[in-house]
Amino acid sequence: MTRAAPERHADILAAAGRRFAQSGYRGTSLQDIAADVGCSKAAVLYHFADKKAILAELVARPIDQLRELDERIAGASNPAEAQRIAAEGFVDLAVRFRRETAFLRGEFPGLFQQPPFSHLQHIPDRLVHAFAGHSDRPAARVAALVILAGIAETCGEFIDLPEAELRPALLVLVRRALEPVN
Amino acid sequence: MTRAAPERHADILAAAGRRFAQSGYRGTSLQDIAADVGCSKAAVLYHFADKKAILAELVARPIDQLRELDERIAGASNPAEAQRIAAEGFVDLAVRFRRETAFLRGEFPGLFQQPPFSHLQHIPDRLVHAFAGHSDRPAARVAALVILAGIAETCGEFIDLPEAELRPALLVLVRRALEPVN
DNA sequence: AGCATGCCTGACCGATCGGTCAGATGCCGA
DNA sequence: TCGGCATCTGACCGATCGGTCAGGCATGCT
Repeated sequence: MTRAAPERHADILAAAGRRFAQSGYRGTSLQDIAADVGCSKAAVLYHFADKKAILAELVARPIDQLRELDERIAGASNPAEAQRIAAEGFVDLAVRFRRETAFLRGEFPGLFQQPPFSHLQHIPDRLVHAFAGHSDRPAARVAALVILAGIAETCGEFIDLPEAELRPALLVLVRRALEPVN
Repeated sequence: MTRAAPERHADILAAAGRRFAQSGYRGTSLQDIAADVGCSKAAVLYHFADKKAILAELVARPIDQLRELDERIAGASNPAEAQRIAAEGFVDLAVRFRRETAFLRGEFPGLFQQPPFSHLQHIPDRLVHAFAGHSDRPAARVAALVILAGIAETCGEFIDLPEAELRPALLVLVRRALEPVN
């Protein structure tokens, strides 16, 4: 059954996203995707140059979402509003980001140090500031990025700090989180 | 070149661990492992029943390490000592655990809800208590497990709580971590 | 009606995978 | 010295992979 190109394109992306998230990139065959979409493997390769191209288009989306959040914060009417947007959007983004990109971590180590993901190290300056106030304490920045990326520094993702500096920061973070309420 | 069985066994495990961490399980062939060890693919399959058996033996180790930490805490001479061991060991274990099992997450989603990993939900009771004091606040427990597993709850790993309850706990955790020092 | 174009198919290709097997090699005790 | 066992090898197998290709079938324009 023939469909218009944009719809097929979107269908393939959606099916691939589900499959990749469930079975990983290498664990998903073009045949799997084609079966979900309801077409032949060759049809999938008619809409995408190769398997890598599907992945590339998929992984570009979290970057866009982070930029959108950044823009929403930039457009906030006052600092309190910005902080509220940042706090909720940050956690929400972290949760979604982790879930949607989990399959990449095992199969493509180092991917997050390369573009476009490496931009994540620099983009969220305003976002971190809105969230952590204007504190320039490294611990606040580390903590924010830790939450964003999900203790990602343990894999050396995003945070460009030697492990000797990261461990104490992480320890402070944990101790704080566990302090009893006053 | 022939080697004694225990040494070969260990060599293969070590090589496989490095390869899996770098390229994932499916991204590593038995040929890759054999080449690193310096023997034939068939020799690898002489020491291990199949590829899965290598993985199974590898992933059993973090579980052992967690049990060792638990035992060290149990053997502490006083609560302060126990807390010190827990705090440092906890972060260290989390970092190593994340690094050594990162390749599993994308390729085997749901693995951490199954034995032996699912035991991690129950084993660290003493560990969490030593770390968080004797607080029974759910937030403290969640925070401890979050650090242990690296925001793992975002993938639904380990922490058996509906997302509706996890999000606020995570938000509290972030806000606390970013509070200015008094 | 004829033709071009967009979308798609089934058949096929070479490469690589995990795993098997018969036999070679080396060592060690009888 | 000989036989048996542990260790290992190269050749081979069927399955699956990503990707290619020639052609089919609509649709819409001329």
